[in-house]
Amino acid sequence: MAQILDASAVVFARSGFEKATTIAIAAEAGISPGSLYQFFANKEAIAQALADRFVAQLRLAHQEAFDEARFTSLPLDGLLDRMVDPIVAFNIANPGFKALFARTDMPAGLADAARPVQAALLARVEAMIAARAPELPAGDRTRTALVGIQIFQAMVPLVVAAEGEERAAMVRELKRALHGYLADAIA
Amino acid sequence: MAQILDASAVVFARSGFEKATTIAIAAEAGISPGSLYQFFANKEAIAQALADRFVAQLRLAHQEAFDEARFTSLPLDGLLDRMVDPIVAFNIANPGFKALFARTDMPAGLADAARPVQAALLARVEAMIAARAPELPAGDRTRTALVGIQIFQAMVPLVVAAEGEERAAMVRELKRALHGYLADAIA
Amino acid sequence: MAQILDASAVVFARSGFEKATTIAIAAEAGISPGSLYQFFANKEAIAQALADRFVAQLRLAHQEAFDEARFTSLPLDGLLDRMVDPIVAFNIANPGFKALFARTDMPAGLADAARPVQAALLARVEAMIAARAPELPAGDRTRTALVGIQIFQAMVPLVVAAEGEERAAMVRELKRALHGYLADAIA
Amino acid sequence: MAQILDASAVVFARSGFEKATTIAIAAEAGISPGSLYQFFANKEAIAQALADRFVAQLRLAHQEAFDEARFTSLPLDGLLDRMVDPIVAFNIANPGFKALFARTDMPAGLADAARPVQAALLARVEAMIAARAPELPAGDRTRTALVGIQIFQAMVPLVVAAEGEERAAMVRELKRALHGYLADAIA
DNA sequence: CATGAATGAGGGTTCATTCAT
DNA sequence: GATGAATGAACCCTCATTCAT
Repeated sequence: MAQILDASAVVFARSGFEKATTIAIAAEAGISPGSLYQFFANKEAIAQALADRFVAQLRLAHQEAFDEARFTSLPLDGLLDRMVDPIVAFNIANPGFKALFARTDMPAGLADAARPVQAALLARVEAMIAARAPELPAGDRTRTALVGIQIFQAMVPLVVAAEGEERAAMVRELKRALHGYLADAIA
Repeated sequence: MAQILDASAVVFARSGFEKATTIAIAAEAGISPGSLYQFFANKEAIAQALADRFVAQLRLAHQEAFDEARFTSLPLDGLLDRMVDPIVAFNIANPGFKALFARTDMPAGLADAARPVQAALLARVEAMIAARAPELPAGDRTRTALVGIQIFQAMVPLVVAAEGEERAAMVRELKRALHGYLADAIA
Repeated sequence: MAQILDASAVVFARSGFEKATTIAIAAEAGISPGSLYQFFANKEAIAQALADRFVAQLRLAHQEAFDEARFTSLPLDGLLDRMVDPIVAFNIANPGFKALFARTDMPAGLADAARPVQAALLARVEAMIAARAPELPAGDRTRTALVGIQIFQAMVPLVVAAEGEERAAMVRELKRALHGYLADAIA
Repeated sequence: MAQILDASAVVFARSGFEKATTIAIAAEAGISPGSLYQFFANKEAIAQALADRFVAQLRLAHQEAFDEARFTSLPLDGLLDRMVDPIVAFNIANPGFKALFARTDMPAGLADAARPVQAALLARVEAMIAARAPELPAGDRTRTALVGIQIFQAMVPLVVAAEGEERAAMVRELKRALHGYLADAIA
């Protein structure tokens, strides 16, 4: 039920995964606690499903950015714009996303849920790097992608927490950080 | 009681802040749960005190790196070595540190505890930036320091999780990321 | 609805009365949980109705055995064969029966449901005893019938659990036990 | 804690194992639900411990009866008196005992707890049979012991439920049943 | 001052039952 | 009449915190 996932996103955003209670999610969704379990086996499964939905939504929102045709035709700056802006926008629009994924310690139940998201992102970034630096060994390519994603994830809370002009400035810094790192790593 | 803080660091490292139980901390410290509360008002206060101790320890370990005399005399590479290496070493030596601080979602109690650490670090990095780019407006300087620290924190789990040569490679990437960002931001 | 009772017998046999869920019964019956309550007021009522049906089926299966004309014309051995064999066969054919009746601790709802079965059996056994030992006071007769039934019920799980030759041996022991008791009690 | 086991015996006797709630046990014991778990891992463990205590108590109460020297020196009647009376007395004094052991369908958690009791009883009865009928094959001996115990267990509720003279009558019938079965089976 | 058993609110989850469709 | 999602009380269990000893 989309309404439950919406509610869980709100509650996860507000309280984090472990502090979020099924009662709070149910209340936010306007249903009873028992009803949660008609759709999801347990709290973990809710997070899983929410993660899956995020993956799908993100794939859509991110589609154009990852038009592979542009991986080499665009200057790095332009490419970063296309990659970063939609994910930043997605994070701002979906506060629950960060609560589930932008964390360094994954509770058992979440680690499984988060893996697909991270794997999807990783694959895209790796593809991009491969296109621009074909001679880079696979190990280095993966590591570079991993580091790039990590930098990105780390910046998300700073961007989301900021507002107005400060947020725009943070996005600029984020791009600058990625540009600085990738220009050096890929060159 | 240092012994309690040692124990809490171990348990936080093992279980994370929210999953850590006061009973586990007491057991690890070899005392009774009740005794915990003779020294600390609650679980949060333990994290606070542990944070404070980390700040002090880190200050020592980091002392030399922040010998301000070298802020301008050293090339950026050398400066980064002096700043990054001790903190990386500190993180590897103190797994509890990362459990408390390298997280993007701070439970209420931890946010307060983490602030002093971050403030201390921020001050140092700001001072370094000020020395190397005196003309940078204060707002930009703070933001640049914040971003640099954030990148650093994000990389810590990657570095700590890796081992041997892969860890060394991760440290190189971390420095490359910081170098790329700061060279651009400060110049 | 016979189909519901069939399903409940299966589920009671599989899970026992208290662990059986109405959803499982409905699923087994191929209907929705709600439909259960169009035919039965509650879970207890299902057990009641199943019990009633068991009584009726048992009466049929047991008919010939209780041909009263033979109560006195047959030796005790032959009579026991006629009484025991069909009930044993019935228990083997209807695993749900034992789940409801062969238990020493009756939950409130089941006690009521079981009473008719026991009453029907009791009446028959009492009649048999009365025929063979007319001079036995009514109180003793009832008690003797009760004990005989209890012995029988206690043996059912042993018989049903056994297989092949061991089951046949258990049936022999059951008859031996009943014979030993009744020969003494009635004589 | 003996007080918890006492309370659990009371509650198990009143409600049976599955209907018994930890809250009820705690209330009966005059403690809080949480305290239960300082001594027992879960509801099952309480039943286990209660079972173990019953085994120990029963062993004591039953000691003299199973003085092996008397297995052959006594007439069957006298032997049955010595075996049956203490267990009947024990069952009357400990209503919780029957709630845990005198049942034909054992929930997973209880089966493990009940096994030792049944095994202990079985061993004793087998030893008795072996003493009186040494030529009986081992398989028959076990089966005979099993059936004897089953008859006994089945009668316990009848005996316990009865009162005064009726209870005495029930005990007589129980012994008569055992005597009838064993005299025949052993001879 | 240390202890550790006791607390009890609150967590996730189940399931007999209801009722709008 | 049939449905099956919705209900919500009640279950078992956890754990930060307290307090009599």
